[in-house]
Amino acid sequence: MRTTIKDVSIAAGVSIKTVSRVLNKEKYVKEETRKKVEEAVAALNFSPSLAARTLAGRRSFQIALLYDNHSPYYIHQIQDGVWGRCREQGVRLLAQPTDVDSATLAQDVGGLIDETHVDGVILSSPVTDAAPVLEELERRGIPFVRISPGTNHALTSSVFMDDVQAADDMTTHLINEGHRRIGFVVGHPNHMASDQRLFGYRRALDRAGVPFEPNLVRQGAFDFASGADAAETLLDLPEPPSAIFASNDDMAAGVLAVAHRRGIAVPDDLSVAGFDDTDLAQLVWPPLTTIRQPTRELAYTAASLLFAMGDGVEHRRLQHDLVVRSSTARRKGR
Amino acid sequence: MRTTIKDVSIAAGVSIKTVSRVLNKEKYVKEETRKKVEEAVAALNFSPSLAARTLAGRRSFQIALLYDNHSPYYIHQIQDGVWGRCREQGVRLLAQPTDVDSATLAQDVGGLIDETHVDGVILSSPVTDAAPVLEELERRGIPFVRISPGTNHALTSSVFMDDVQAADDMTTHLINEGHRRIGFVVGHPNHMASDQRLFGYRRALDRAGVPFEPNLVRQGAFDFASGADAAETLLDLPEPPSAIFASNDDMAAGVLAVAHRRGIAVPDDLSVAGFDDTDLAQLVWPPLTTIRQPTRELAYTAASLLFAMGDGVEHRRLQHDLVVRSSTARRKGR
DNA sequence: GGTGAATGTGCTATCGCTGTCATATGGTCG
DNA sequence: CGACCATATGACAGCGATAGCACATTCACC
Repeated sequence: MRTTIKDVSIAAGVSIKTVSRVLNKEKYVKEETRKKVEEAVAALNFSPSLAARTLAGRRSFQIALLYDNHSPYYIHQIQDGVWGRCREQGVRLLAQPTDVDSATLAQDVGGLIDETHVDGVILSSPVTDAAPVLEELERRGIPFVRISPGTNHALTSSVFMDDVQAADDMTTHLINEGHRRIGFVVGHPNHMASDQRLFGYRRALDRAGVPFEPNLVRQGAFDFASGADAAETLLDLPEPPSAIFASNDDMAAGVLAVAHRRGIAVPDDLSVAGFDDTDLAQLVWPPLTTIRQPTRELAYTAASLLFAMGDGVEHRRLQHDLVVRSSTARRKGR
Repeated sequence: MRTTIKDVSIAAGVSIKTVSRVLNKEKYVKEETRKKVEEAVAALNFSPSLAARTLAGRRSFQIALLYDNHSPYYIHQIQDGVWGRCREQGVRLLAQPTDVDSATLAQDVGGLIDETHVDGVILSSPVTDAAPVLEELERRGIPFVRISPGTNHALTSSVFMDDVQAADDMTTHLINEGHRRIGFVVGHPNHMASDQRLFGYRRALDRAGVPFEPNLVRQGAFDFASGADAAETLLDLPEPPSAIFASNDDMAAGVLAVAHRRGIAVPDDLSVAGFDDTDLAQLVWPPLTTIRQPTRELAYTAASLLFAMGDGVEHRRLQHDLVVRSSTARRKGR
């Protein structure tokens, strides 16, 4: 037999409504009464039924995290960050994989919301820019926060970093190291960040007066294999690049693997740079020069903004860092 | 205003009980009636409230996955596998990080169950062997399934692979490649699999008549850094090993990094083997010889067994494979 | 044609909590 | 000292579904 609020109310000698007040930290409860109730709760080891609270009240004490990302490290950190904030708030987290290319996407999300009555939703890229999802959420008036969205959206909070500037920083760093022919591996086309990083790369080249060469830019998909493929074609060029900047760490690992296979010394003969500073960056050899994206913090902040949504919409930019490790070096020779 | 079962019943011209019957696929509903109801459900885009179903019924249509694992790749695959099966079943998944060393572990888990009324729980290692959790679950009579548990447990289903045999296979492979001094990096002490893999290593040595040398065995913790540390001390030995077998891929990556840093050629001067065949195994250079552990499948199967728990307890062993890649080779010289 | 079993449908209580409103008490102030 | 407000507590309805039972209807079989 489940312990219910009624058992607590009897043990504490008050009405269930008063127990409910204590549970919800409402005011107008005498300190002495509060204490009695709290003792009863502890003694009975009582945890209120979320189902009942959800059904009766306006809150469900649950939020959902929607993702569709193919980097396990990235989503792990995102989950972890959101989870950490939820824990503090006493809110359950429903982590939901989705498929942004699915025809039933809006329906799936709508169903999730109807079923679970979640109080809010956190979107991570690329779900951040899936129009059907945004429409569905708005139609229902569910508060939501976006992590690293590709487009602006005045109506809802977001947390992000400056992808353009970060890619610019990295490219500039490579230029400063004497590199002129810098290969670039673009991210997955679904992600707006891919465009932004490419833009930052071009901006840095322009500013430094290094001519942009389309040949040096290859499409990738944020995964190891596409990074490797891109590296193969880049290194097959008659005049191969002396540095390759991949739009994330997974692809940079692919580049590294190809270099190793071909016996090209990194960083002596080829500098390789990544993006994100996931754990992977330090699991490969040599450890990657990359952009530290504060992923966990972005996620944590996103949850904070969601819980504070009543206080208005906020767009918060978090700082990135250029992390120089040993996969890049000054250009040699020539 | 939320769409409720009542709206559906009106639209279909039947009682709410009949709608409920259709929703729950009960029998004794005329085919014609069923169709009418299904059409109404589709037309109204109705998804029943889980909160209400949970409160009124005996099922919550939710299960929990408890984990406390420090390999993002591993838990990602576990989540993915369980999630896949849940989706088929129309059941929501609550993925919950836990801390097996926490003093409040049992309470946390109990609270989770009381709050959410989950219908069942899946435990992944090392939560599989956390006594407080097992007791709590049994006390409440919640069905649960364990993925790769370290100890036997007749009362509940489990899925696992033969860690002893797998480690034996790998060690034997290395011996067959001419290696005699084989370093071994033990996994995290919390995980029973760590002992089993060590045991398999020893068993293979014994069978081949290779003397066991305690010096060649180092404690690790399933993470990159501990693998690197172990490698440092192993390679500092007066007579260093010609092969190192790490109990998982993350630690093997750590070994690789140290070898690279020291200019030791892999696999020419040192063979390195991992365990698990997570994505990481192919993200490092050279790609790791490892044991393919069917992680996603283990998780998927675990969920299947949970849903089939009414049909009795089952212990299912899944097949592992030795995957030979280029991080190991025949011993050279000497 | 009568009888019992199988099939099909609806009424109503109920799950455990929160929202709303009613009610009681004590303090402040003109 | 009465009016009013802030504080404190409880009674009761109702959230949206399922369970249990009552009540038709159909069918098979003697």
